[in-house]
Amino acid sequence: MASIKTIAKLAQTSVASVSRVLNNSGYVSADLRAKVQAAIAQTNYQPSSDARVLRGGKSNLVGILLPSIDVQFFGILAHAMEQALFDLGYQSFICSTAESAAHEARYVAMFLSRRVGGVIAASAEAGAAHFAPLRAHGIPIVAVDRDLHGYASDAIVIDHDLGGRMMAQHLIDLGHRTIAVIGAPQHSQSIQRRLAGVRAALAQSGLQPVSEQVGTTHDFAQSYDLASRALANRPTALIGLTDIAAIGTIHAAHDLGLRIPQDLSIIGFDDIPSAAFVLPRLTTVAQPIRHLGRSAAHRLHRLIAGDPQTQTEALPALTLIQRDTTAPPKPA
Amino acid sequence: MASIKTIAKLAQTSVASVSRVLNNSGYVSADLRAKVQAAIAQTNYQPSSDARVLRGGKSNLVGILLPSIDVQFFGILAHAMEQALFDLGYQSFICSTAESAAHEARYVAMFLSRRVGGVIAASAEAGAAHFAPLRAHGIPIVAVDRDLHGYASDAIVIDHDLGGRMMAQHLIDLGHRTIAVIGAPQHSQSIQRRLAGVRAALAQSGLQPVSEQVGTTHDFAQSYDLASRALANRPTALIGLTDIAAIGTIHAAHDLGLRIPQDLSIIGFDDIPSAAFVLPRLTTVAQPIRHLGRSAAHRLHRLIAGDPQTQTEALPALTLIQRDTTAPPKPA
DNA sequence: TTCCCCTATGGTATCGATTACATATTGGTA
DNA sequence: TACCAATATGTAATCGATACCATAGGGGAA
Repeated sequence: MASIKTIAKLAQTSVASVSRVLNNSGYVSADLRAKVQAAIAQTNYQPSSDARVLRGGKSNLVGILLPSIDVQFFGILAHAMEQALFDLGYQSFICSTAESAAHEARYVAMFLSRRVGGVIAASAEAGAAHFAPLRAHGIPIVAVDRDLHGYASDAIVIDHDLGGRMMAQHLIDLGHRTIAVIGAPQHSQSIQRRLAGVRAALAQSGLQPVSEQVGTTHDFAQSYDLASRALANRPTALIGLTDIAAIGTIHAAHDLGLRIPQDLSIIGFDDIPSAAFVLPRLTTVAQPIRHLGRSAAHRLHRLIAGDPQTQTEALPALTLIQRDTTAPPKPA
Repeated sequence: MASIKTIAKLAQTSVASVSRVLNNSGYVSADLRAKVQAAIAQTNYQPSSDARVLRGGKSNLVGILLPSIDVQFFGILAHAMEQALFDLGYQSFICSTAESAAHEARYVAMFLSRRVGGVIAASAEAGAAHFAPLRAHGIPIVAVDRDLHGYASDAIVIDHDLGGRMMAQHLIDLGHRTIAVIGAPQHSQSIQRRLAGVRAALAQSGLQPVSEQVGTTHDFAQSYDLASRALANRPTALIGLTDIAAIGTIHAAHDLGLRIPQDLSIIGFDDIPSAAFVLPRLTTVAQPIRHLGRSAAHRLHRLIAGDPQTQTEALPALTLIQRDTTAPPKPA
């Protein structure tokens, strides 16, 4: 691969002058500049980031840790972050930890050796010890969709507790009293908090879930199973802690011959694209996924730039989106 | 950040010895090795990849170009590729081109300056000129889900034409004769080929689509619109060139009061997770998405390693998955 | 005893880019 | 005419890690 020397030779000048052309610094005559640019164009030369970083430049690299991007929520989140970061001049390592601590540790080691400027962690892993080395090196960490218990410089998190409350309250307001909850994955902080919110809102009305099924794997199939179990308790309404869980429930209910929403109301959380495109259309609490991603990117950028202004701009509010899966319970 | 010199000083030795410990090369006494390792542990030291690459090592970086990972299909594909590559010792830049040529060119320049060892391109962009510089530098390129017209060293592509045929044939076999087709995005090679396959199969039975709606944006909402238009022609069956298109169609049909599959049969393509979890469950032609990703990763690895063995192992066959959205047309 | 090889360790050039510094050529002004 | 500032270009140190080469002690073979 061509180096700055190659270009210098081609343009019959020194590496210093080539560097000046590359960076638009110092004095370069129009003549020389033209020759250098010609050489660059001719060889498709691109200066090595490695050399630049080594010399003391910023790496413009950031690490993004999340459980896996084949899940809609994280796919959208990752996409939003990557785009925002790219526009800010960064390149991202999007890493799927598969919720394995060993995996996560390997990625962190990689971040260190690649000298990333910062890290965004949206992983669902509960433990955060792997982040200690990053912290020790003063590498800023922004947590998204979860806290990091002291390791993160900042956290972009919606109020999951409130989210849980909103779901429960909507059902309560419709008149439901026999309510079940399902969701996954168990170890996800967000899930736990939403669940806590659900319980709190129910308790406030003197209720508690007639069934609570929290699974380890977060996909349609497991959600279907969880829902089947929960429906055995004959709730009039079911809360899915994620849209995936809620959609799994739609199927379980359908297979049991229950009509939605006449026999069973269902509410989800997230508002992933599929939520509006299942039948019946899913009522859900929408969280601003892309906004979350962009916020995290900008926050990290500010931290990397050393901007002291740490004030958190507010995230858009959670909103209840009423579609076709919730209704008052049918009179007994 | 600590460097090899820091470690050498801490362990009271030379950088050469530290390097020997790091790489398990040459001679190092047990004593010294222990001291060095202690210093490394103490500082959380990780050798700089930049320096290693600069010195002449491999970068172990690969670029992955795709339209966007917030689309299920590409999210899953990207996930499979990233995991496989990570296991092979590579780190991936997953880049969403948003199907913009300018974007793509910027990413390619970045790949060059980062000295990636190879590139996997799954972008839907039709033009491939941006890849010329990569090619010029001898950087291997593997195309996934599309050809790259001479720029790629290899292409991992299923037989989209066959896929199109399978969809059409299934409907023909059921007795349908009035068949519409919708899909997006228009400029995607895969879409074009599937469409060609559909037309070919129909033609073989003396038929042609009663409506053909190909849109630019690939999401549920636009698919809904395309379907609404296509259904105006009163087909008894509709082919969605992707599952997204098919699912959009389910909704459009539903809103028109059509029963599925009694009044309208629908078939999709891809078998994304949502396909099995819509109501009614979508009949579709499944392509081995994750397998595609893993294959591409391994192929690229072999190319980077300079393995001459270029034989392509076969991909799993496309399979028709019959669920609940297709049935014989009702007698007229 | 001498020589050589194995073990152990350190010094230093090198990769590609940036940049401080040195050098050289102008032109304008006192 | 002498001098300084602005312009233009080159030389070399530097970043972190690797690897080649040099140095040196110790043990076995001749």
